[in-house]
Amino acid sequence: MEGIGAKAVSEPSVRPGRRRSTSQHELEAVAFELFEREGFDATTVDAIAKSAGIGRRTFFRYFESKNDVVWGSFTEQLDHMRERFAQRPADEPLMESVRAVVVEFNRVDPAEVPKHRRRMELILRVPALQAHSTLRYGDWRAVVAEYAAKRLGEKPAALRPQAIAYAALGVSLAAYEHWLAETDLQLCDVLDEALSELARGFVLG
Amino acid sequence: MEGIGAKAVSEPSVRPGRRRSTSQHELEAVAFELFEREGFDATTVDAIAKSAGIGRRTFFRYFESKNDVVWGSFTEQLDHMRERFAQRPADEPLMESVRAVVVEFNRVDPAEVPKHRRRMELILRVPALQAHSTLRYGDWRAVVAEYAAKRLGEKPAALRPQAIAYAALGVSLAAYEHWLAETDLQLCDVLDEALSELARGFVLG
DNA sequence: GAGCATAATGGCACCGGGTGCCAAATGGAA
DNA sequence: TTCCATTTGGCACCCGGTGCCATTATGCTC
Repeated sequence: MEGIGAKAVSEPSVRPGRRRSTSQHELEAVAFELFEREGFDATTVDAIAKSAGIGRRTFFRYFESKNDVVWGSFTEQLDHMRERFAQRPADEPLMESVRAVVVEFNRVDPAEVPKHRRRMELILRVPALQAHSTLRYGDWRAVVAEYAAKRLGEKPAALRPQAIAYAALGVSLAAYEHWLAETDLQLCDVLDEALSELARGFVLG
Repeated sequence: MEGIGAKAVSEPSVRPGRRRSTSQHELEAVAFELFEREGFDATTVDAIAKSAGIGRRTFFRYFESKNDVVWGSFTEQLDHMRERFAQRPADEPLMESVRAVVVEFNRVDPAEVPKHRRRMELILRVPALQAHSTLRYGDWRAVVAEYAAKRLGEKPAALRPQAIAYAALGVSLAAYEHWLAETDLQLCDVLDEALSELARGFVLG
């Protein structure tokens, strides 16, 4: 087992060597179960490992940290976001493209909404995960900044692309928090509203 | 020693009981020295405590965590920000008030700039501190959201105040990163530019 | 089927941040 | 001097995370 992320696409399905005894997916299920029952902080890695029938040491071969368990396939999904950006028409206003892509990026299968909600409750409300999230969001911002830079003819590291990426992330988080706080709201609607506000500089109605 | 933050203003200067053997300020100085020489991660709390001539256990009575050492008087400064907001004319456009206050909030005595720079380099570049910063920024956002809510006639927890606070924080961080990456830039200028961009929705320019 | 190369496992020892507990040290006041 | 309030710091402990390595499982070759 080399890296920890998703396995490369070109891995032969049959190889010599011992089979992996579990999967990120399975561990995630087991862990969420425990998080639900005991809370994130009160759930030790030992407990997750035991509950999944693996050694604690092995757990850390599937996830870099306990924090990372809740992120599912986030990193891989960022590729989808890049693709969506690539498909936006070049004559569309930049912030409009950002709005559209971010909203679509966060659209989840209705059946998955409850799970998504639990996941995001953890990420946005457990301090340890809240803190850790900053590191994950860095990749998200990089995708947005890269696109913004291309559209503006600037480098991704320049002020405006970075500011746009940071701001888009910020209002998205505000939208998520609002969605979590209320019941009966459509996440995409809230995101759309928040990103629209951003695009108009928070003025007018 | 009750809380860990700044002592309440009304503490009598002479009280019974053993004197405190050091101060947040002194520990900060000692710690920064070590962070500079060895790096943040390589500096253990043990080392800081030893270097300051106190016990490791005592360190945690002055700071909640090793991460908190780098934040100086951030929390107390938030009160100043609140005051600045209170002084803005009510007929000033909201985002203009935010821009003005945030820029002024981040104005530092020229003599303190190098120190501020080192501090922010740590916060923005060391992953552990980057992650932890989210929790500290939460208080910052609350101040902005509170003011925005008042101006908009909404609750602080509502979507728009939160989105504005998150977005203002975001573009400020972008400005900080840009300031750190370049030499010979005035922080306030960069912040002003970033927040102006935000106010106009990142169009024109 | 034996042996070999390959890969994952999981135990162990260790590190470092953080906490609860408590006896000892300090210093003002009666 | 005694008493009380307060801080100190050592100790044991918990937990996340890592380096190391012998063990185990598997496919392939002879």
